[in-house]
Amino acid sequence: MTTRTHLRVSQPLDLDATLDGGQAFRWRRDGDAWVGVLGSAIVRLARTDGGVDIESDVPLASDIRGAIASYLRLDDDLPAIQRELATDPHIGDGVRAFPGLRLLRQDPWETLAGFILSSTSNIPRIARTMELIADTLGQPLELGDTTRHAFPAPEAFVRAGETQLRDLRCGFRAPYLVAAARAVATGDLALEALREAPYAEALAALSALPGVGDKIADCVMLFSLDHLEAFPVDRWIHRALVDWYGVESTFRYEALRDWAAGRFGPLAGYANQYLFWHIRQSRRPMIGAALTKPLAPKAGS
DNA sequence: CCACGGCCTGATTC
DNA sequence: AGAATCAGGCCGT
Repeated sequence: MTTRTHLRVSQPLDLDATLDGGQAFRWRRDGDAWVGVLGSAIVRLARTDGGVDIESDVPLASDIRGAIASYLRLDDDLPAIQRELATDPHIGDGVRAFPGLRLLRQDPWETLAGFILSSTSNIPRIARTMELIADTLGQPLELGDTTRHAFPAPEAFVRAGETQLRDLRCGFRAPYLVAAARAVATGDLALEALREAPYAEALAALSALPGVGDKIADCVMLFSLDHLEAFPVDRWIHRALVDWYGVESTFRYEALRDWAAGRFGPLAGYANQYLFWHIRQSRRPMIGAALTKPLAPKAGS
């Protein structure tokens, strides 16, 4: 089955920057469109003048439009956010370079798993590993002649266990994924509840997991749990803060978090994303399009 | 509390 | 070519 529909969008929206910017790892370019998986729906999105054309394998009655509007955070008034943040010159540069760059509201479990995998890695490799995991453990989905797989539930990670996840190229992150999956599956970690929880509480709950520190917790909170005040500091952001703002390079994570909160306020997460894109673009011609060569499991197990 | 080495692995650099 | 080095961190000492 193929559903075709259209979502009207009056907000600024740059699908390339938003879907291929390192927030999400499973979008693939297909001609002018992007193909990805939301829950158990495979979706193909193409920008039009008035909005987004949508193709999906699920019925319209499943409110696929609503799901995509939520995913793209079209409920955020981006022009107002940009006006507020762009009083800062470097954020202003980022906003002018990528006026349609939005934050996403992703599935918390997939986001947590993705950023556990991000540790000492890079975007193309994270994307390939996520895909290999989904292809191996997730439910198959079809849209036209495209086959993708749903991102597997925590229970599937628990069943797979550390050994199989190592075979799936997760490396030293494999036991971290199993522990996180177990915490979610048993209910010890109620991810959805962290949406409403105060930032500090959500941070404590996430960073209690092995393999999840301040940076990964901030990514999960920002990209999936509506905590727009989260300001993940990775190497790139650190570079921007030191080079452009004169922040002492010896500042520790906690000090950088406080600095960002003071400088950018409750929308620091949006500022973070514009800074991230801006500094990466200024240091490199292009962010690598996710997925070059497909990855295979280890032989012999 | 801080500094430092080690960790899987694939790509890039030397 | 084969060996170091580096990549969107985190953990233990």
